[in-house]
Amino acid sequence: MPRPHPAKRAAYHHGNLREVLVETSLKVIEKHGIGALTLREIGAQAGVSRTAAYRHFASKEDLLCAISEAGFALFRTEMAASMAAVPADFPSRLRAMAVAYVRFALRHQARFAVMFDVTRRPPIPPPQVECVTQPEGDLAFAQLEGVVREGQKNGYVRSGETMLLAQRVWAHIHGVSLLRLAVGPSGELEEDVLNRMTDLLLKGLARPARMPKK
Amino acid sequence: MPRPHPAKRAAYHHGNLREVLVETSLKVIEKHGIGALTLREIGAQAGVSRTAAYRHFASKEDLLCAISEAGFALFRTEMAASMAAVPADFPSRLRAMAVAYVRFALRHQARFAVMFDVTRRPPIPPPQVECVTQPEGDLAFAQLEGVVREGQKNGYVRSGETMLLAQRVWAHIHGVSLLRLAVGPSGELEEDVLNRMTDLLLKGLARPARMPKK
DNA sequence: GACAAAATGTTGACACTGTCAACACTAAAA
DNA sequence: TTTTAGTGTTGACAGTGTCAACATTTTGTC
Repeated sequence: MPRPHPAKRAAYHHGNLREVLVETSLKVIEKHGIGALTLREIGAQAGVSRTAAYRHFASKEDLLCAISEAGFALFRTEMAASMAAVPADFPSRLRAMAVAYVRFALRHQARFAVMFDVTRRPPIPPPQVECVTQPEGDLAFAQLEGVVREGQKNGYVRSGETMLLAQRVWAHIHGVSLLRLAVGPSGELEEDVLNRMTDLLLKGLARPARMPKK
Repeated sequence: MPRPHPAKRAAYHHGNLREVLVETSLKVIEKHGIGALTLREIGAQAGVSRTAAYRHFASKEDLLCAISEAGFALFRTEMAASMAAVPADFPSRLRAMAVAYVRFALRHQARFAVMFDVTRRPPIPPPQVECVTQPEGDLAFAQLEGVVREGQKNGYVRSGETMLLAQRVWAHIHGVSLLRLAVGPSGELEEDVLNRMTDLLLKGLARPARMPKK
């Protein structure tokens, strides 16, 4: 394990090229889009040669997977922080999560684009995604599922079908995010619009209006 | 305007290369994904040389835009047909639209991927999308907005904020579609899951429970 | 019908890409 | 110190989108 002296910075050996390459890639994507992401450009921006990335990633695809993985980690972190900064009742948490989700999509467009890039996915029926992203994506979904489960425990969400309801919530938030990115107005997030949409979602999650239907 | 005899098929002049190129592209995308789409491959599959596409499209990007445009047209057609084959009440139509939407995403993965490909979009704040896709995308959204407006007229949807509610509906359906594609199980559409999710959506769109709040 | 003009398809060439093999340098292990 | 594995560089190659120049066909006009 070559762990150089933390303070020492040789000219030849970079020290932490791997992370630098990821961040550099994100900057390039932010400025010119995923399509313009080039190993040569990444190397140039990082002050390193064009094939240096191959000592840390098996391929360009592998680099993108690493970006995606790190993105999902940050994604979870930001949503968790957003929920922690808010009262513990379900509506507050759900709203916080929705805001954090869409805000993530808008602020970290580069990460978000890589994370949900359909282009890099194999077509037709994917036997299973083999990208390292998968477990991180599952964790993110599990987090969301936990919020829904808590909402059920506290009576804000009708009980049963937790999985279905969680998918419902994710679909809502994710759809809003993508629409903002794809066809929505540019600029900052209009929080009140988002809040009103989330209120609608909340209403849809509530327990049915006391109608046993037995 | 060179319009060759409909029946005659010369060897040199193809006749309707433009449409053939679009369909060929879709086949290639279906088989190998967008990333593998190559002008040379398209030409080969269409039995034509590698640069023939440049007589019909300004660039590869332009070809993709044409695919997207045609995709949105088919998209509208299928949703309209699906709604026409169902009773005219709002819940039925909404459900039909949701099913048609997701089914389109699953059946025409290639088209869908091109239509909502984030990769080809300029990053950060897009001043405005200049792709020809835009008007077609607007039409599709207008169609959806019409359904919501009708739901309002018939009392199934709370009045006011039509735009917001329509975005809400689109976000839901689109989110479901993308999740199916990105992380969902492969295979056919489990219609009852989708229906239950749509019922939740319906409930959220209903008028508030008589609470003037004046 | 003859013929010019426009449309359509082809080939050659170029800069650029991802990737690999061979080499150079540096740090850790012996 | 010497070895060895890790890390970065250069050269090369096939494959890409695109343009310019050329070839062939169709269309429109006298």
